[in-house]
Amino acid sequence: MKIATWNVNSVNARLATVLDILKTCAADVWCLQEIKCVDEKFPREEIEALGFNCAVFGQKTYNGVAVLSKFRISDEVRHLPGEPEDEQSRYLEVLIESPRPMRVASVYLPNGNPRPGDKYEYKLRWMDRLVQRASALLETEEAVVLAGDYNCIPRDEDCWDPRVWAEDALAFPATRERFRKLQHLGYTDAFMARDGRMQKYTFWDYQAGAWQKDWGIRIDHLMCSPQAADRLKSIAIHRAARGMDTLGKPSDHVPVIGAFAD
DNA sequence: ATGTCCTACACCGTAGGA
Repeated sequence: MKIATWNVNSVNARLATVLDILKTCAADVWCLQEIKCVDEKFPREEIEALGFNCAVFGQKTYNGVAVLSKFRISDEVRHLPGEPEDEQSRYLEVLIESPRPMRVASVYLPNGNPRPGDKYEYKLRWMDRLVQRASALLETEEAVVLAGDYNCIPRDEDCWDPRVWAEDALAFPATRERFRKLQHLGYTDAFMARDGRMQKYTFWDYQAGAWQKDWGIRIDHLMCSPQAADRLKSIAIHRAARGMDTLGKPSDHVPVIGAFAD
């Protein structure tokens, strides 16, 4: 089965492109981020017509995550535990009832800029909460995939010019340290396990011709529990999606798709 | 790595993300 993550940058502004990619990429599970709409505005009918069940945790204007699945969905968890006053829709975890079930979460980490500041402090707290949740999930010994926009450039090799990003919230040492905590717990970055090449990007800014110049960064990740990593066969970054403009403007992120043994 | 560009919302500009 294939599990994909994609920050769509508004599911409604991008609907024709989203439907086209859902059809052509043939993933069984999609973790979407930045749907930028409340649950009632999610294009449920159009997506269900393609054979997906939808779990949606929306928010007006900002954020919002969803999981689409060809298999039945149960056991939804909205929000990361640990900060009840957090009103931003950034985490949706579900059980995918495939023949060998998988627990899958759509994850949208805060950007964290400007740093230092309140937004960066929120990002670090959010990452700490994610590590806590990831740790608790390990105890179930389930196959778990935490897939999403981590707003973290894990290595200097994952960006065009490390000097440009050194002080940015996406690459600052405290950000990378928390990302590594996930790895030290036992979560595998699917890309690193099956590819690992430098300068393989998942995001190119809309500004300054970043796409044309290949000024990109790798910030969208599938993090796999040991039981999920055992089943990981391959990883693909759908780079061509960044240049697709026939159905409208592309998202600034592209899908990352992992293939797992059934 | 900046040549701002993009989105939503609401009012034709502003806020916010990246």
